[in-house]
Amino acid sequence: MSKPRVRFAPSPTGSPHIGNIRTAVFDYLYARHTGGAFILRIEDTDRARFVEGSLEELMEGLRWVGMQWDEGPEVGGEYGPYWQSERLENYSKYAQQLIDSGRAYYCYCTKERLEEMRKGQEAAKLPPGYDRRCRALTPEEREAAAAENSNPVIRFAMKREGRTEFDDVIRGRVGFENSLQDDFVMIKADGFPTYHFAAVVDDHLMEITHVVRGDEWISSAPKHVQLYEALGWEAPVWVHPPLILDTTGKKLSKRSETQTTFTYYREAGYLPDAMLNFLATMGWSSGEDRKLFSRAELIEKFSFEGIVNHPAIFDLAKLNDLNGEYIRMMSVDELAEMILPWVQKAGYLGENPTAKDLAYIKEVTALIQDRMVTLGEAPDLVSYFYNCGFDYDEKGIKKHLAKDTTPALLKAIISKLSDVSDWNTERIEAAVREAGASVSMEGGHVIHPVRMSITGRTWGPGLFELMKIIGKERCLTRLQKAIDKFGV
RNA sequence: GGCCCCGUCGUCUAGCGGUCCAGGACAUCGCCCUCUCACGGCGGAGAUCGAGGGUUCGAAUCCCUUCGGGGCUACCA
Repeated sequence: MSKPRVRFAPSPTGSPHIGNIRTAVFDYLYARHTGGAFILRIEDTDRARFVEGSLEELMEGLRWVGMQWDEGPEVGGEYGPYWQSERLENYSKYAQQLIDSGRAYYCYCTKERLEEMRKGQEAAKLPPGYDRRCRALTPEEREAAAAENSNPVIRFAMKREGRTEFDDVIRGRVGFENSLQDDFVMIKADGFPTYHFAAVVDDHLMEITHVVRGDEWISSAPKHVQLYEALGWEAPVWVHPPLILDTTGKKLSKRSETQTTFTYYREAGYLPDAMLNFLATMGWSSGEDRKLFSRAELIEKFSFEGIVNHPAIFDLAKLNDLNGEYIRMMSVDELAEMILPWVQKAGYLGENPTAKDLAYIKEVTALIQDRMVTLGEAPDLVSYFYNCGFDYDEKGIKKHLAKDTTPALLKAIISKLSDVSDWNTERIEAAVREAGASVSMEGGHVIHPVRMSITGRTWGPGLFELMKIIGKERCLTRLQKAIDKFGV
Protein backbone atom coordinates (compact mmCIF):
# COMPACT_ATOMS: atom_id res chain seq x y z
CA MET A 1 0.00 0.00 0.00
CA SER A 2 1.23 3.45 -0.83
CA LYS A 3 2.04 6.07 1.77
CA PRO A 4 -0.81 7.93 3.40
CA ARG A 5 -1.52 11.45 2.25
CA VAL A 6 -3.40 13.74 4.60
CA ARG A 7 -4.31 17.31 4.14
CA PHE A 8 -5.03 20.27 6.33
CA ALA A 9 -7.39 22.49 4.37
CA PRO A 10 -8.16 25.80 6.04
CA SER A 11 -9.95 28.79 4.61
CA PRO A 12 -8.12 32.09 4.74
CA THR A 13 -11.03 33.81 6.41
CA GLY A 14 -9.41 35.11 9.56
CA SER A 15 -6.94 34.32 12.28
CA PRO A 16 -6.25 30.60 12.55
CA HIS A 17 -8.52 28.93 15.03
CA ILE A 18 -7.17 26.75 17.80
CA GLY A 19 -9.65 24.00 16.95
CA ASN A 20 -8.47 23.88 13.38
CA ILE A 21 -4.87 23.77 14.48
CA ARG A 22 -5.69 20.82 16.71
CA THR A 23 -7.04 19.03 13.64
CA ALA A 24 -3.83 19.93 11.84
CA VAL A 25 -1.90 18.39 14.72
CA PHE A 26 -3.65 15.09 14.12
CA ASP A 27 -2.89 15.34 10.40
CA TYR A 28 0.73 16.17 11.06
CA LEU A 29 1.24 13.47 13.66
CA TYR A 30 -0.35 10.84 11.46
CA ALA A 31 1.73 11.82 8.44
CA ARG A 32 4.94 11.74 10.43
CA HIS A 33 4.00 8.53 12.17
CA THR A 34 3.37 6.74 8.91
CA GLY A 35 5.99 8.45 6.81
CA GLY A 36 3.22 9.86 4.66
CA ALA A 37 2.67 13.37 3.35
CA PHE A 38 1.24 16.31 5.24
CA ILE A 39 -0.35 18.64 2.73
CA LEU A 40 -1.55 22.19 3.14
CA ARG A 41 -4.34 23.19 0.81
CA ILE A 42 -6.00 26.57 0.82
CA GLU A 43 -9.76 26.56 0.47
CA ASP A 44 -10.24 30.06 -0.80
CA THR A 45 -13.51 29.55 -2.60
CA ASP A 46 -15.44 32.16 -0.69
CA ARG A 47 -14.24 35.43 -2.10
CA ALA A 48 -16.44 37.49 0.16
CA ARG A 49 -14.93 36.15 3.35
CA PHE A 50 -11.31 36.28 2.30
CA VAL A 51 -9.15 38.06 4.83
CA GLU A 52 -5.85 39.54 3.76
CA GLY A 53 -2.92 38.18 5.72
CA SER A 54 -4.69 35.25 7.31
CA LEU A 55 -2.85 32.69 5.21
CA GLU A 56 0.47 34.19 6.23
CA GLU A 57 -0.58 34.11 9.86
CA LEU A 58 -1.61 30.50 9.53
CA MET A 59 1.63 29.38 7.92
CA GLU A 60 3.62 31.22 10.51
CA GLY A 61 1.64 29.47 13.22
CA LEU A 62 2.11 26.02 11.74
CA ARG A 63 5.82 26.56 11.41
CA TRP A 64 6.00 27.94 14.91
CA VAL A 65 4.72 24.65 16.35
CA GLY A 66 7.05 22.84 14.01
CA MET A 67 4.44 21.45 11.68
CA GLN A 68 6.02 22.03 8.31
CA TRP A 69 3.86 20.81 5.46
CA ASP A 70 5.37 18.68 2.71
CA GLU A 71 3.27 20.09 -0.09
CA GLY A 72 1.44 23.35 -0.39
CA PRO A 73 2.04 27.09 -0.49
CA GLU A 74 5.69 28.13 -0.54
CA VAL A 75 6.94 24.56 -0.84
CA GLY A 76 5.09 23.45 -3.94
CA GLY A 77 4.51 19.81 -4.81
CA GLU A 78 3.41 17.58 -7.63
CA TYR A 79 -0.28 17.99 -7.04
CA GLY A 80 -0.54 21.76 -7.19
CA PRO A 81 -1.70 24.37 -7.35
CA TYR A 82 -2.62 24.24 -3.71
CA TRP A 83 -5.06 27.14 -3.80
CA GLN A 84 -8.54 26.16 -4.83
CA SER A 85 -9.05 29.49 -6.52
CA GLU A 86 -6.42 28.36 -9.01
CA ARG A 87 -8.02 25.02 -9.71
CA LEU A 88 -11.28 26.22 -11.17
CA GLU A 89 -10.92 24.24 -14.42
CA ASN A 90 -10.97 21.01 -12.46
CA TYR A 91 -14.26 21.83 -10.84
CA SER A 92 -16.02 22.85 -14.03
CA LYS A 93 -14.71 19.76 -15.77
CA TYR A 94 -16.12 17.38 -13.21
CA ALA A 95 -19.27 19.41 -12.77
CA GLN A 96 -19.88 19.03 -16.47
CA GLN A 97 -19.22 15.32 -16.21
CA LEU A 98 -21.84 15.07 -13.51
CA ILE A 99 -24.33 17.07 -15.53
CA ASP A 100 -23.74 14.80 -18.50
CA SER A 101 -24.30 11.73 -16.40
CA GLY A 102 -27.45 13.19 -14.93
CA ARG A 103 -26.17 13.53 -11.39
CA ALA A 104 -26.04 17.32 -11.42
CA TYR A 105 -28.22 20.02 -12.86
CA TYR A 106 -28.42 23.74 -13.42
CA CYS A 107 -30.64 25.52 -10.95
CA TYR A 108 -32.10 28.86 -11.96
CA CYS A 109 -33.91 29.61 -8.74
CA THR A 110 -33.24 33.09 -7.47
CA LYS A 111 -32.16 33.85 -3.95
CA GLU A 112 -35.50 35.51 -3.42
CA ARG A 113 -37.41 32.41 -4.37
CA LEU A 114 -35.17 30.26 -2.21
CA GLU A 115 -35.78 32.52 0.72
CA GLU A 116 -39.51 32.47 0.22
CA MET A 117 -39.44 28.73 -0.03
CA ARG A 118 -37.51 28.50 3.22
CA LYS A 119 -39.95 30.77 4.98
CA GLY A 120 -42.81 28.62 3.83
CA GLN A 121 -41.06 25.49 5.07
CA GLU A 122 -40.38 27.10 8.37
CA ALA A 123 -43.98 28.18 8.76
CA ALA A 124 -45.19 24.71 7.88
CA LYS A 125 -42.59 23.26 10.26
CA LEU A 126 -41.10 21.24 7.45
CA PRO A 127 -37.42 20.44 7.28
CA PRO A 128 -35.73 23.15 5.24
CA GLY A 129 -34.09 22.25 1.96
CA TYR A 130 -34.20 22.87 -1.72
CA ASP A 131 -37.45 21.66 -3.29
CA ARG A 132 -35.65 20.38 -6.39
CA ARG A 133 -37.76 22.49 -8.68
CA CYS A 134 -35.03 22.65 -11.32
CA ARG A 135 -34.04 19.01 -11.06
CA ALA A 136 -36.24 17.80 -13.86
CA LEU A 137 -36.83 20.75 -16.15
CA THR A 138 -37.97 20.13 -19.73
CA PRO A 139 -35.85 21.78 -22.41
CA GLU A 140 -38.50 24.44 -22.84
CA GLU A 141 -38.73 25.18 -19.16
CA ARG A 142 -34.99 25.36 -18.96
CA GLU A 143 -34.81 27.86 -21.76
CA ALA A 144 -37.42 30.04 -20.13
CA ALA A 145 -35.66 29.86 -16.77
CA ALA A 146 -32.33 30.67 -18.34
CA ALA A 147 -33.84 33.78 -19.85
CA GLU A 148 -34.88 34.88 -16.38
CA ASN A 149 -31.61 34.03 -14.68
CA SER A 150 -28.47 33.87 -16.74
CA ASN A 151 -26.31 32.95 -13.75
CA PRO A 152 -27.53 29.55 -12.64
CA VAL A 153 -25.85 27.47 -9.97
CA ILE A 154 -25.13 23.78 -10.38
CA ARG A 155 -26.69 21.43 -7.88
CA PHE A 156 -25.90 17.84 -7.16
CA ALA A 157 -28.79 15.41 -7.52
CA MET A 158 -28.74 13.46 -4.28
CA LYS A 159 -30.34 10.05 -4.20
CA ARG A 160 -33.95 10.14 -3.14
CA GLU A 161 -34.16 6.72 -1.57
CA GLY A 162 -32.19 4.43 0.64
CA ARG A 163 -29.42 5.33 3.04
CA THR A 164 -25.93 6.64 2.67
CA GLU A 165 -23.59 4.91 5.04
CA PHE A 166 -19.89 5.06 5.60
CA ASP A 167 -17.27 4.06 8.12
CA ASP A 168 -15.62 6.63 10.26
CA VAL A 169 -12.45 5.62 12.05
CA ILE A 170 -13.65 7.24 15.24
CA ARG A 171 -17.42 6.74 15.11
CA GLY A 172 -17.68 3.43 13.37
CA ARG A 173 -20.51 2.97 10.90
CA VAL A 174 -22.58 6.10 10.41
CA GLY A 175 -25.69 6.34 8.28
CA PHE A 176 -28.08 8.95 6.96
CA GLU A 177 -31.49 8.72 5.35
CA ASN A 178 -31.25 9.84 1.71
CA SER A 179 -34.77 11.23 1.65
CA LEU A 180 -33.61 13.86 4.13
CA GLN A 181 -30.67 14.99 2.08
CA ASP A 182 -30.51 18.25 0.20
CA ASP A 183 -29.56 18.85 -3.43
CA PHE A 184 -26.68 21.05 -2.45
CA VAL A 185 -24.98 23.63 -4.61
CA MET A 186 -21.73 22.45 -6.18
CA ILE A 187 -20.92 25.49 -8.26
CA LYS A 188 -22.05 28.91 -7.12
CA ALA A 189 -23.38 31.66 -9.36
CA ASP A 190 -19.97 33.31 -9.35
CA GLY A 191 -18.48 30.17 -10.86
CA PHE A 192 -16.65 29.15 -7.69
CA PRO A 193 -17.23 25.72 -6.22
CA THR A 194 -18.64 25.20 -2.74
CA TYR A 195 -16.62 23.40 -0.10
CA HIS A 196 -18.43 20.12 -0.64
CA PHE A 197 -17.55 19.88 -4.27
CA ALA A 198 -14.10 21.41 -4.23
CA ALA A 199 -12.93 19.31 -1.32
CA VAL A 200 -14.02 16.06 -2.96
CA VAL A 201 -12.49 16.89 -6.33
CA ASP A 202 -9.22 18.00 -4.79
CA ASP A 203 -8.98 15.20 -2.29
CA HIS A 204 -9.28 12.81 -5.19
CA LEU A 205 -6.91 14.64 -7.50
CA MET A 206 -4.37 15.06 -4.71
CA GLU A 207 -4.75 11.40 -3.82
CA ILE A 208 -5.67 12.12 -0.23
CA THR A 209 -6.01 8.83 1.62
CA HIS A 210 -7.45 10.03 4.93
CA VAL A 211 -9.78 12.96 5.35
CA VAL A 212 -9.34 14.34 8.86
CA ARG A 213 -11.69 17.14 9.72
CA GLY A 214 -13.75 18.39 12.65
CA ASP A 215 -16.87 16.58 13.74
CA GLU A 216 -19.03 19.44 12.50
CA TRP A 217 -18.51 17.96 9.05
CA ILE A 218 -19.90 14.55 9.71
CA SER A 219 -23.45 15.45 8.81
CA SER A 220 -22.40 16.63 5.40
CA ALA A 221 -20.35 13.53 4.75
CA PRO A 222 -23.23 11.88 2.82
CA LYS A 223 -22.85 14.59 0.21
CA HIS A 224 -19.21 13.74 -0.17
CA VAL A 225 -19.80 10.01 -0.16
CA GLN A 226 -22.36 10.29 -2.92
CA LEU A 227 -20.11 12.59 -4.88
CA TYR A 228 -17.32 10.02 -4.82
CA GLU A 229 -19.78 7.40 -5.95
CA ALA A 230 -21.21 9.49 -8.76
CA LEU A 231 -17.75 10.38 -10.00
CA GLY A 232 -16.70 6.75 -9.81
CA TRP A 233 -13.89 7.47 -7.38
CA GLU A 234 -12.75 5.58 -4.36
CA ALA A 235 -13.55 7.45 -1.17
CA PRO A 236 -10.83 8.19 1.37
CA VAL A 237 -10.87 6.96 4.94
CA TRP A 238 -13.04 9.26 7.03
CA VAL A 239 -11.78 10.60 10.34
CA HIS A 240 -13.95 13.03 12.26
CA PRO A 241 -12.31 13.95 15.57
CA PRO A 242 -14.60 15.49 18.17
CA LEU A 243 -14.69 19.22 18.63
CA ILE A 244 -12.98 21.37 21.19
CA LEU A 245 -15.49 23.18 23.37
CA ASP A 246 -15.24 26.37 25.35
CA THR A 247 -15.84 26.51 29.09
CA THR A 248 -19.58 26.74 28.52
CA GLY A 249 -19.55 23.50 26.57
CA LYS A 250 -20.13 25.10 23.20
CA LYS A 251 -18.08 24.87 20.04
CA LEU A 252 -15.22 27.33 20.33
CA SER A 253 -16.09 30.56 18.59
CA LYS A 254 -15.17 34.19 18.57
CA ARG A 255 -17.85 34.72 21.16
CA SER A 256 -16.24 32.29 23.57
CA GLU A 257 -14.36 33.57 26.57
CA THR A 258 -11.56 31.20 25.73
CA GLN A 259 -9.00 32.68 23.40
CA THR A 260 -9.59 30.91 20.11
CA THR A 261 -6.92 32.58 18.05
CA PHE A 262 -3.89 30.40 17.77
CA THR A 263 -1.60 33.39 17.43
CA TYR A 264 -2.67 34.61 20.85
CA TYR A 265 -0.88 31.73 22.52
CA ARG A 266 2.31 32.39 20.67
CA GLU A 267 2.19 36.04 21.59
CA ALA A 268 1.41 35.25 25.21
CA GLY A 269 4.63 33.29 25.44
CA TYR A 270 3.57 29.68 25.31
CA LEU A 271 6.17 27.25 24.02
CA PRO A 272 5.70 25.39 20.72
CA ASP A 273 6.41 21.99 22.24
CA ALA A 274 4.06 22.62 25.13
CA MET A 275 1.41 23.72 22.71
CA LEU A 276 1.87 20.62 20.58
CA ASN A 277 1.78 18.42 23.67
CA PHE A 278 -1.35 20.15 24.90
CA LEU A 279 -3.21 20.07 21.60
CA ALA A 280 -2.30 16.47 20.88
CA THR A 281 -3.44 15.19 24.25
CA MET A 282 -6.73 17.02 24.07
CA GLY A 283 -8.88 14.41 22.44
CA TRP A 284 -6.19 11.82 21.96
CA SER A 285 -4.67 9.42 24.42
CA SER A 286 -1.87 6.92 24.14
CA GLY A 287 -3.50 4.90 26.88
CA GLU A 288 -0.72 5.64 29.34
CA ASP A 289 -0.98 7.62 32.55
CA ARG A 290 1.23 10.35 31.33
CA LYS A 291 1.04 14.04 30.54
CA LEU A 292 4.42 14.89 29.04
CA PHE A 293 5.17 13.77 25.50
CA SER A 294 8.03 14.97 23.38
CA ARG A 295 7.42 15.57 19.72
CA ALA A 296 9.20 12.34 18.87
CA GLU A 297 7.09 10.37 21.33
CA LEU A 298 3.91 11.91 20.01
CA ILE A 299 4.86 10.92 16.49
CA GLU A 300 5.84 7.45 17.58
CA LYS A 301 2.69 6.78 19.57
CA PHE A 302 0.04 8.57 17.55
CA SER A 303 -2.81 6.69 15.95
CA PHE A 304 -6.35 7.61 14.93
CA GLU A 305 -7.62 4.84 17.16
CA GLY A 306 -6.34 6.76 20.16
CA ILE A 307 -8.60 9.68 19.41
CA VAL A 308 -11.48 9.74 21.86
CA ASN A 309 -15.03 10.06 20.57
CA HIS A 310 -16.30 12.81 22.81
CA PRO A 311 -15.56 16.53 22.72
CA ALA A 312 -13.10 18.17 25.09
CA ILE A 313 -13.36 21.42 26.95
CA PHE A 314 -10.39 23.71 26.48
CA ASP A 315 -8.67 24.02 29.86
CA LEU A 316 -6.24 26.90 30.17
CA ALA A 317 -5.06 25.70 33.58
CA LYS A 318 -3.75 22.56 31.98
CA LEU A 319 -1.98 24.46 29.25
CA ASN A 320 -0.39 26.63 31.88
CA ASP A 321 0.77 23.62 33.82
CA LEU A 322 2.30 22.07 30.72
CA ASN A 323 4.00 25.28 29.74
CA GLY A 324 5.51 25.59 33.19
CA GLU A 325 6.79 22.04 32.89
CA TYR A 326 8.43 22.78 29.56
CA ILE A 327 9.96 25.96 30.88
CA ARG A 328 11.45 24.07 33.80
CA MET A 329 12.79 21.37 31.51
CA MET A 330 14.87 23.87 29.59
CA SER A 331 18.43 24.66 30.47
CA VAL A 332 19.01 28.10 31.90
CA ASP A 333 20.92 29.10 28.80
CA GLU A 334 18.11 28.07 26.50
CA LEU A 335 15.52 29.82 28.60
CA ALA A 336 17.58 32.99 28.84
CA GLU A 337 17.81 33.03 25.08
CA MET A 338 14.05 32.74 24.77
CA ILE A 339 13.43 35.39 27.36
CA LEU A 340 15.81 37.87 25.78
CA PRO A 341 13.43 39.22 23.11
CA TRP A 342 10.75 39.78 25.71
CA VAL A 343 13.13 41.67 27.93
CA GLN A 344 14.27 43.73 24.99
CA LYS A 345 10.72 44.53 24.04
CA ALA A 346 10.12 45.72 27.57
CA GLY A 347 13.03 48.08 27.12
CA TYR A 348 15.32 46.55 29.71
CA LEU A 349 17.93 45.61 27.17
CA GLY A 350 18.90 47.13 23.84
CA GLU A 351 19.09 45.65 20.38
CA ASN A 352 22.63 44.43 20.77
CA PRO A 353 23.22 43.08 24.25
CA THR A 354 26.83 42.84 25.38
CA ALA A 355 28.42 39.70 26.71
CA LYS A 356 27.93 41.16 30.15
CA ASP A 357 24.23 41.71 29.51
CA LEU A 358 23.93 38.12 28.40
CA ALA A 359 25.72 36.79 31.41
CA TYR A 360 23.51 38.90 33.64
CA ILE A 361 20.25 37.73 32.08
CA LYS A 362 21.33 34.15 32.57
CA GLU A 363 21.84 34.75 36.26
CA VAL A 364 18.43 36.36 36.47
CA THR A 365 16.82 33.59 34.47
CA ALA A 366 18.11 30.97 36.85
CA LEU A 367 16.21 32.67 39.64
CA ILE A 368 12.89 33.08 37.87
CA GLN A 369 12.71 29.81 35.96
CA ASP A 370 10.69 27.98 38.59
CA ARG A 371 8.29 30.85 38.91
CA MET A 372 7.44 31.36 35.29
CA VAL A 373 4.38 29.98 33.52
CA THR A 374 4.68 31.80 30.20
CA LEU A 375 7.48 33.69 28.53
CA GLY A 376 5.18 36.68 28.56
CA GLU A 377 5.62 36.95 32.30
CA ALA A 378 9.34 37.45 31.96
CA PRO A 379 9.37 41.25 31.76
CA ASP A 380 7.47 41.52 34.99
CA LEU A 381 9.46 38.86 36.83
CA VAL A 382 12.67 40.43 35.68
CA SER A 383 11.81 44.09 36.10
CA TYR A 384 13.54 45.01 39.37
CA PHE A 385 16.73 43.35 38.21
CA TYR A 386 16.94 46.16 35.67
CA ASN A 387 14.77 48.95 36.85
CA CYS A 388 15.41 50.83 40.10
CA GLY A 389 12.39 53.08 39.77
CA PHE A 390 9.79 50.48 40.63
CA ASP A 391 6.62 50.92 42.65
CA TYR A 392 6.24 49.35 46.07
CA ASP A 393 3.47 46.92 46.81
CA GLU A 394 0.89 48.75 48.94
CA LYS A 395 0.16 45.94 51.32
CA GLY A 396 3.84 45.23 51.58
CA ILE A 397 4.55 48.78 52.65
CA LYS A 398 2.02 48.56 55.44
CA LYS A 399 3.15 45.21 56.58
CA HIS A 400 6.91 45.49 56.32
CA LEU A 401 8.09 49.06 55.84
CA ALA A 402 5.75 51.54 57.51
CA LYS A 403 6.89 50.64 61.00
CA ASP A 404 8.88 52.66 63.45
CA THR A 405 11.45 49.89 63.67
CA THR A 406 12.16 50.08 59.96
CA PRO A 407 14.69 52.94 59.78
CA ALA A 408 16.92 51.54 62.48
CA LEU A 409 16.79 48.10 60.93
CA LEU A 410 17.57 49.25 57.43
CA LYS A 411 20.33 51.51 58.64
CA ALA A 412 21.93 48.64 60.49
CA ILE A 413 21.68 46.53 57.36
CA ILE A 414 23.24 49.20 55.19
CA SER A 415 26.05 49.50 57.63
CA LYS A 416 26.74 45.78 57.79
CA LEU A 417 26.37 45.35 54.06
CA SER A 418 28.79 48.19 53.37
CA ASP A 419 31.49 46.17 55.06
CA VAL A 420 30.94 43.15 52.90
CA SER A 421 33.78 43.03 50.45
CA ASP A 422 33.17 39.61 48.99
CA TRP A 423 29.63 40.01 47.66
CA ASN A 424 28.27 36.48 47.71
CA THR A 425 25.09 34.98 49.10
CA GLU A 426 26.72 33.60 52.24
CA ARG A 427 28.26 36.92 53.18
CA ILE A 428 25.13 38.85 52.33
CA GLU A 429 22.99 36.53 54.40
CA ALA A 430 25.36 36.71 57.32
CA ALA A 431 25.46 40.48 57.18
CA VAL A 432 21.70 40.86 56.97
CA ARG A 433 21.07 38.46 59.82
CA GLU A 434 23.72 40.04 61.99
CA ALA A 435 22.32 43.47 61.35
CA GLY A 436 18.89 42.19 62.31
CA ALA A 437 20.23 40.68 65.50
CA SER A 438 21.90 43.96 66.39
CA VAL A 439 18.49 45.56 66.62
CA SER A 440 16.94 42.45 68.15
CA MET A 441 15.10 41.30 65.07
CA GLU A 442 15.29 38.08 63.13
CA GLY A 443 13.91 35.92 60.36
CA GLY A 444 11.08 37.31 58.32
CA HIS A 445 11.03 40.50 60.33
CA VAL A 446 14.32 41.51 58.87
CA ILE A 447 14.11 39.77 55.53
CA HIS A 448 10.76 41.11 54.39
CA PRO A 449 11.58 44.79 54.87
CA VAL A 450 14.78 44.24 52.94
CA ARG A 451 12.99 42.44 50.16
CA MET A 452 10.45 45.23 49.94
CA SER A 453 13.19 47.82 49.81
CA ILE A 454 15.12 46.08 47.10
CA THR A 455 12.31 44.69 44.93
CA GLY A 456 9.18 46.53 45.97
CA ARG A 457 7.48 43.17 46.32
CA THR A 458 6.54 40.78 49.05
CA TRP A 459 7.45 37.72 47.07
CA GLY A 460 10.08 36.51 44.66
CA PRO A 461 13.29 34.51 44.47
CA GLY A 462 15.51 33.98 47.51
CA LEU A 463 16.49 37.35 48.92
CA PHE A 464 20.21 36.74 49.17
CA GLU A 465 20.48 35.25 45.70
CA LEU A 466 18.65 38.15 44.24
CA MET A 467 20.75 40.69 46.14
CA LYS A 468 23.88 39.07 44.92
CA ILE A 469 22.80 39.51 41.33
CA ILE A 470 21.52 43.04 41.72
CA GLY A 471 24.84 43.99 43.24
CA LYS A 472 26.08 45.75 46.31
CA GLU A 473 25.85 49.27 45.06
CA ARG A 474 22.28 49.10 43.84
CA CYS A 475 21.19 47.24 46.95
CA LEU A 476 22.60 49.90 49.21
CA THR A 477 21.02 52.65 47.14
CA ARG A 478 17.64 50.99 47.26
CA LEU A 479 17.84 50.44 51.00
CA GLN A 480 18.68 54.08 51.53
CA LYS A 481 15.87 55.09 49.23
CA ALA A 482 13.45 53.06 51.30
CA ILE A 483 14.60 54.76 54.47
CA ASP A 484 14.11 58.16 52.88
CA LYS A 485 10.75 57.19 51.55
CA PHE A 486 9.24 55.31 54.42
CA GLY A 487 11.36 56.27 57.40
CA VAL A 488 9.21 57.97 59.99
C1' G B 1 -38.40 20.91 14.88
C1' G B 2 -35.55 17.11 11.93
C1' C B 3 -31.06 14.34 11.33
C1' C B 4 -26.33 12.88 13.38
C1' C B 5 -22.79 12.45 17.35
C1' C B 6 -21.62 12.20 22.45
C1' G B 7 -22.35 11.26 28.11
C1' U B 8 -16.47 8.05 33.86
C1' C B 9 -14.18 13.13 39.70
C1' G B 10 -14.88 20.74 38.34
C1' U B 11 -11.50 19.69 33.73
C1' C B 12 -8.46 16.23 30.40
C1' U B 13 -8.56 11.16 30.52
C1' A B 14 -7.43 5.36 31.86
C1' G B 15 -10.80 1.50 31.67
C1' C B 16 -12.82 -2.84 26.29
C1' G B 17 -17.48 -8.67 31.41
C1' G B 18 -14.48 -10.35 37.14
C1' U B 19 -7.69 -7.94 39.29
C1' C B 20 -12.60 -1.18 39.78
C1' C B 21 -16.73 -0.14 46.59
C1' A B 22 -13.09 2.95 39.32
C1' G B 23 -6.63 4.59 38.24
C1' G B 24 -3.65 9.05 36.64
C1' A B 25 -3.06 14.25 35.50
C1' C B 26 -4.68 19.50 36.00
C1' A B 27 -7.33 22.53 39.30
C1' U B 28 -8.58 22.65 44.65
C1' C B 29 -7.50 21.85 50.10
C1' G B 30 -3.91 20.47 54.06
C1' C B 31 1.05 19.29 55.73
C1' C B 32 6.45 19.36 54.92
C1' C B 33 10.62 22.27 52.86
C1' U B 34 11.30 27.77 53.66
C1' C B 35 12.85 34.69 54.28
C1' U B 36 8.23 35.20 50.81
C1' C B 37 6.32 33.36 46.10
C1' A B 38 7.20 29.39 43.24
C1' C B 39 9.48 24.55 42.52
C1' G B 40 9.63 19.86 44.93
C1' G B 41 7.74 15.99 48.44
C1' C B 42 3.62 13.84 51.12
C1' G B 43 -1.55 13.49 52.04
C1' G B 44 -6.99 14.73 51.61
C1' A B 45 -11.47 15.78 49.38
C1' G B 46 -13.72 14.91 44.76
C1' A B 47 -17.25 10.15 39.87
C1' U B 48 -23.36 5.46 43.33
C1' C B 49 -19.27 5.41 35.71
C1' G B 50 -26.19 10.78 33.16
C1' A B 51 -30.86 7.91 34.73
C1' G B 52 -34.07 3.50 34.49
C1' G B 53 -34.67 -1.30 32.99
C1' G B 54 -32.72 -5.84 31.26
C1' U B 55 -28.71 -9.98 29.83
C1' U B 56 -25.20 -12.49 33.15
C1' C B 57 -22.93 -16.12 38.78
C1' G B 58 -20.81 -11.13 37.87
C1' A B 59 -21.48 -4.67 34.01
C1' A B 60 -18.47 1.55 33.85
C1' U B 61 -17.78 -2.28 30.20
C1' C B 62 -23.26 -5.97 26.28
C1' C B 63 -28.81 -4.74 24.89
C1' C B 64 -33.19 -1.52 25.29
C1' U B 65 -35.53 2.89 26.94
C1' U B 66 -35.04 7.63 28.72
C1' C B 67 -32.80 12.29 29.99
C1' G B 68 -28.97 15.75 29.14
C1' G B 69 -25.21 18.14 26.10
C1' G B 70 -23.28 19.23 21.39
C1' G B 71 -23.01 19.50 15.93
C1' C B 72 -25.46 20.20 11.32
C1' U B 73 -29.74 21.92 8.92
C1' A B 74 -26.43 28.60 3.37
C1' C B 75 -24.93 30.17 -3.70
C1' C B 76 -19.79 29.90 4.63
C1' A B 77 -16.24 26.74 5.41
